[in-house]
Amino acid sequence: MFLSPESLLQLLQRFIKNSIQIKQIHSLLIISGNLLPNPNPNTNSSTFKWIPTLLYNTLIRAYLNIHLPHTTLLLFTHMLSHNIPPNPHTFPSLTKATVAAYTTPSLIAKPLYTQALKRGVLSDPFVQTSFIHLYAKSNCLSYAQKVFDEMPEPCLVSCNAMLDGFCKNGDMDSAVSFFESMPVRDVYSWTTIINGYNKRGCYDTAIRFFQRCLRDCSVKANEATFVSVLSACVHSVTFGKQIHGYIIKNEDQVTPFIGTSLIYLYGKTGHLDYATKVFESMLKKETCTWNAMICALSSHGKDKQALEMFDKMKIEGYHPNEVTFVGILAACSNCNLIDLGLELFDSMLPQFGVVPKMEHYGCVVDLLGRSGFLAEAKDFISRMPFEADASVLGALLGACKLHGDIDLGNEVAKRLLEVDPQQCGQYIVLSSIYADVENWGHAAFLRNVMVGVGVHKPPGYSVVNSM
DNA sequence: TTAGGGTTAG
Repeated sequence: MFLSPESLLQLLQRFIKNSIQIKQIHSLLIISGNLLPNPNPNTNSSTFKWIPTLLYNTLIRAYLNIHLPHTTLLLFTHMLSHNIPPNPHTFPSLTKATVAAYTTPSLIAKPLYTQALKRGVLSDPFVQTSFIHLYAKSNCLSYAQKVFDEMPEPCLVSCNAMLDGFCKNGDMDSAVSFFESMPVRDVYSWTTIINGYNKRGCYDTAIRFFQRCLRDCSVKANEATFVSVLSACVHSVTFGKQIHGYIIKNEDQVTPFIGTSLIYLYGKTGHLDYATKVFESMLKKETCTWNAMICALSSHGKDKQALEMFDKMKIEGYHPNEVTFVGILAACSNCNLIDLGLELFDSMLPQFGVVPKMEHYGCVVDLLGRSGFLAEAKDFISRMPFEADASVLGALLGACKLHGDIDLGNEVAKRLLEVDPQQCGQYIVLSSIYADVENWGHAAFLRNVMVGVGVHKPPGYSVVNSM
C-alpha cells in the first residue's frame, strides 16, 4: 500500500493526540523515506518543498501532545541533520518541549535561540513570545525582557508572557507596574497577576486584584482565575465561600479544577463537611480531585477513610499519580500501617508507573521511623537510588528524637550538616534530642555550630511545639 | 505551506 506524504500528514493531523497512532505513523514516515529531503530537486514544486518541514513540525507537535518532550527535541536534531529547514512554526513547540523536559531549561534555551536567530525567524511574534516564556522559565528574566523590548509592537499575548515572566521570577514591583501600564488586559493578564501575588504569599493583594477583575466588565473570570483566587483564600475562608457562591451562580458547572481547589481550600481551613459536599456533588472528577479529598481526610485525622478513598478511586477507574502516593503514604504513617505503606510504596512503579521521588522516600522513612524501626529506616535510606535530602534525613532525625536514639541522631545530624547547613529547624530538633536526655553540653555545642554557620533560631520558635 | 505563542490543582 502506498501512502503519499500528504495522506500521511493528514493522518498525523487527525491523530495528533493519540500516542499509539502517532508512533505508527512516525514509523510509516521513516520507512517511506518521507522524513528525508527530496532526492530529486527537479520535482520541487513550492508546495512539495515544504512538505518535509511540515511533516517534522506536525510530528514534533504530536510528541509534545503525548508528553514525550525529549522525543520532540530529538526530532529537531534529526530534522537539522537531514537538512530539513525549520521555519517559524517549528520553534514554539521546541520551547514548550524544553520547558517540559528540563528542570534547568536555560541550558537549552540559549542554543535554541541561536538556532532561531540563524534561521531568521526571530521577527515572528509567535517565536518571540515563545522565547519570552522560555527565558522567563529559565530564570533568565533579562533575556526575556530583551526579546520583549525588541518587539516593535508587542501584542497582548506577548505582554502577558512578559508579565508572567516578572511574576514567575518574583519581581512583583516590575510585574505590577507593567500590568498597570498595559493598554489592554484580558483574563490571562488578570489571572497571571493574581497568581503572581499568590505565589509570593501576598494573598490579600491577590484577592484585591480578583475583586478589581470582577469589576472590569470587559473580562470574564475563567477556571484558571477561580483556581488562583481560591488558593489565596486559605486565610479568609469567608471570602472563599463567597467565591464558591459566585461560581455556583455564574458558571455552568463546577469543573474538576475548580472543584479540586474548593476541596483543598475547605480541607485546609477545617471545613471537612464542605469539602465532602463539593466532592460528592462534582459530576466530573480528575485524579487531582481524589488527591484533594484524600489530603482533606488525612489532615482531619480520618486516615482510614483516606485509604478507603484510594481504593474507591481505583475502582472508579482513576489513575493514582505521585501526589496520590504522598497522601496515602502519609495516611499509612499516621495509622502506623507499616506493611500496607511498604506494599503501596513497592507497587508505585510496577503497578501504577509512578516513579518514587524524594517526598515518597521521606514518607517511608517517616512511616518506619515513627514506629521505632530506626535501623530499617536507615537501611532504607542507604538503598535509595539518589542522595537523601534534608527532608528525608529530617524525617529520620525526628524519629530519633521520638525514640531517644542519640547515637543515630548524631550520625544523621552530621549528614544533615553536610547536605543542608542552613536548615534551621533541623538543628533545633537535633539540639532538643540532647536537651531531652539532659546532655546539655552537646545541645550547647550544636547551638554554637548553628551560630557559626549563620543559622539563628527564629524568635518564638518552640522546640516542644515543633515536634 | 496553515502545523505554532500567554493564566490554573500538592
